[in-house]
Amino acid sequence: MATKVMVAMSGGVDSSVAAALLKEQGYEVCGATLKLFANEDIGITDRTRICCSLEDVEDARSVAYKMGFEHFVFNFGSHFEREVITRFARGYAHGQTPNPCIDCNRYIKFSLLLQRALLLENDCIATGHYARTEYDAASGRWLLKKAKDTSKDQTYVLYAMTQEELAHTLFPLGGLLKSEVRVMAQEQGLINARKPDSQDICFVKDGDYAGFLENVMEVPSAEGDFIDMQGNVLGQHKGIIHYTIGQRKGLGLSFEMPHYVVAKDMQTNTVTLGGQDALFSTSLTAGDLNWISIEELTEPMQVTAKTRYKQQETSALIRPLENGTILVEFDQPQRAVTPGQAVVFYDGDNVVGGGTILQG
RNA sequence: UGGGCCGUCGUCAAGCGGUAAGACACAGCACUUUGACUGCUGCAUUCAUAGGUUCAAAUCCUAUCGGCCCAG
Repeated sequence: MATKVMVAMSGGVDSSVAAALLKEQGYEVCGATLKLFANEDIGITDRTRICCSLEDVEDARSVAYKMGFEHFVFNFGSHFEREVITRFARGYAHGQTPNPCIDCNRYIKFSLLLQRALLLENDCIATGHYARTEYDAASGRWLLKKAKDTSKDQTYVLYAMTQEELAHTLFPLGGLLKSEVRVMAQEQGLINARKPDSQDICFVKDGDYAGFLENVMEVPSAEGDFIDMQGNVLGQHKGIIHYTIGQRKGLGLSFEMPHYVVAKDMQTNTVTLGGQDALFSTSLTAGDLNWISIEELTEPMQVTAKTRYKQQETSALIRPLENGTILVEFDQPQRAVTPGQAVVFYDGDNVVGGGTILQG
């Protein structure tokens, strides 16, 4: 009997091609599009087109219809609000810089959607992510591996996947190049073949996340002082949530050299500014860890690591600390290590694991 | 009130008679399934104001306004 797979279809090219590929390969495919929020809930009253819009749902449905398989729309709005949007707001309220995409993958796609899929008697789910999975008989563990198209590799946002989730997930695009996917979409005559890649935070309009936090989520954010490394006041900031470590644009202050956000202090409501060289650090601590290629980190391990999505990995030594946190020591100083963001570890193409940065 | 200095883009700042450098800020675009970084492009027909000298002035002269310093 054919394996039943539910494909998470965003309405974009990638997931559409993923579905088409699985169908071709003989899987019994159905599609699912997630309704994650209503426009009114995120402060949009006009017909602005963003992620999860009606058009996206219809794109997905039309692709499914064309390929001849079932298509579901799941309303995960309340979960999305609780697990992703609220987390996002809380993170900023605490001076961190969260990554909502990772939370969405972790708490929605690979948990809630997977559960729903299994409930509907599917064997697994599939997404259009560029990544690969592989069962390693030697260790008895499921591995998450980088995509063939390294320029599109998305393992960074998938590091939180559990063994159970990996065992029930297919990434049909892992062995393809983005350019090949576009061509396949054209050949299949998919309506979204030329649709631009998604970007920016899906639930925030026009990239104005600070406005979203203040106006929709009502995160308090008072004006305060910009200070230099010595504590001298340099000017006024618009509220700490407007800034993240390493940020240069939007400070509105002019100096001989460009200045960057070096630190944020919620207690004093100050934002510390400094030159480029003040941003580098050689170590960080991380918590909320998830391990993939290993069961647990019990002793120091040499890995490569990256602290943001589009970044070249550098070698680092990770070692366990007390209470479930770890210390990451880089060979080369890293720029703008930011609390709240994820640090992901690799061993060649394998994702070793990752966690949330606690301190830079 | 005498004496001296200075007023060039939002900020800092070149220019010193030949037809407005640069940096920072800012904006747009590119990059990007987070926030950032980065890259590219744009950004003073005008040099405090008003006259004058000159073929030609931000650059010289005069006056006015504004700021600074020393002397009182």
